[in-house]
Amino acid sequence: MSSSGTTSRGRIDKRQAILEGAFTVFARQGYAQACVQEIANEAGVAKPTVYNHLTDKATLFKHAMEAGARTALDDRLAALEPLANPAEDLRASLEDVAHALLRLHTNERSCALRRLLYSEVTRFPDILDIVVESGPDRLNQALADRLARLTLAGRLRATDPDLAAEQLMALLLGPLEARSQLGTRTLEDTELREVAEAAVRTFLHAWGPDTRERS
Amino acid sequence: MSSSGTTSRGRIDKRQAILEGAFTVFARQGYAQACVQEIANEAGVAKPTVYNHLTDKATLFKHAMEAGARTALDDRLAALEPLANPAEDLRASLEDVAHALLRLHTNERSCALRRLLYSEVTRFPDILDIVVESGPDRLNQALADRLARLTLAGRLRATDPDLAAEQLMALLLGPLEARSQLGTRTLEDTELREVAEAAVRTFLHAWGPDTRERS
DNA sequence: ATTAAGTTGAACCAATGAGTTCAAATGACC
DNA sequence: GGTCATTTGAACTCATTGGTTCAACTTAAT
Repeated sequence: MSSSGTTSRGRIDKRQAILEGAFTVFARQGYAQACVQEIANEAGVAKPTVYNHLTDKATLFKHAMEAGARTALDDRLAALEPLANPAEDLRASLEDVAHALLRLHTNERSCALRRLLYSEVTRFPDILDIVVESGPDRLNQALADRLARLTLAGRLRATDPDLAAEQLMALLLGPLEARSQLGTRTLEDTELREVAEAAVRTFLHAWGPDTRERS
Repeated sequence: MSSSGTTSRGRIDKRQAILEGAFTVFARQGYAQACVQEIANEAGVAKPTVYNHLTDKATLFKHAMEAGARTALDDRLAALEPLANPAEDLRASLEDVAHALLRLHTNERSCALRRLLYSEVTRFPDILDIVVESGPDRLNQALADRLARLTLAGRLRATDPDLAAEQLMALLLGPLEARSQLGTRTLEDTELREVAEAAVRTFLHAWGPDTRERS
């Protein structure tokens, strides 16, 4: 690995650059309108090199989407981390995590990824397994785990953590679609905060501990 | 207009057929992959006729989208109607309306429309005004109106009907995205019922009248 | 019957873009 | 310095497709 490690160093770098550039161009133009030459330019590489690493425009697309989705998922999972040991103020912790999720969900790359996913899901059914199943599903599951812990600790009365996670995510992300005009308008940070607060408020109304919550 | 009325009868029919066929083909292939010849075939019409009625592929697309979106919105608004004078059992009424909305939201044409919208919104920013603003926005507003009435009648304690409507819609539609695999899997009617019930339950927890609701 | 509007099919043009070929250049490793 | 894998740029092939043209045809109104 030592010798071939340095030898393939250039290779692996080129491949990374190609996938990176491919995602950028696909995000900007859509699958059909994106041309391979432009991807090569974006990656600072010659056209035959692209075909050397990735046989097809189609497989190029799939790998670029897979890479983009993986990093997006990693970011989201990391944002969930603070819920492992929440502060004394549960509401504040939830709001912070919610806000972080909204920030991630509304950034440029996430919106582009979602757009590409929606538009090409019928022509590339296999990216669905990689991206969706390993995307929202895994995120939901991770969130459900956290909520289950919180329930055991007596800080929530969620009877079904999976359902609770699903609905919390819905309350967070649902309002974004309309407000951000399907991701074309960038939302102010204060507006994200607003949505996060409202979602957590409603969530705690329904799933929170059995106190006399006032509106 | 009486004479030209019958004369243009054929014209208007052709135009309708073209828009209809265009939506079908765009839904199946996406904007870029759809070719005008195929649209003409689908509409049972010659290619120059298409260009005779609609100058461009682009304007053809816009008009097809607009028509598709308009009927989709009309259906949804009609489904909201029963909330005007709800039965004695508010929960049941909400669940029925919710279920109807979910059915409309998951049918073939709606999914295709959403897909096309997401994929082409960057290349056709003007369809956004027609479709989005006159889509979810108007639906939200209509729902908020109903909820406001219910609040005045003392059957809800929604302080902000707009927010309540937004969150109810989020609770309804959010879970669909993951469950239907972005609209590629068709959902059983019982699963839709399940989602509707869960959404209404949580909604009433948070916004319902001030009773001792049990889980 | 005549006219006029609209439709049809087929052929045509021009542009675009995927994928390939190849000789020259690069650069790491011995 | 020599060797080998990889990269590069440019030219090339070939299929697709948007949009046009045109002469023949339908159809309804006068």
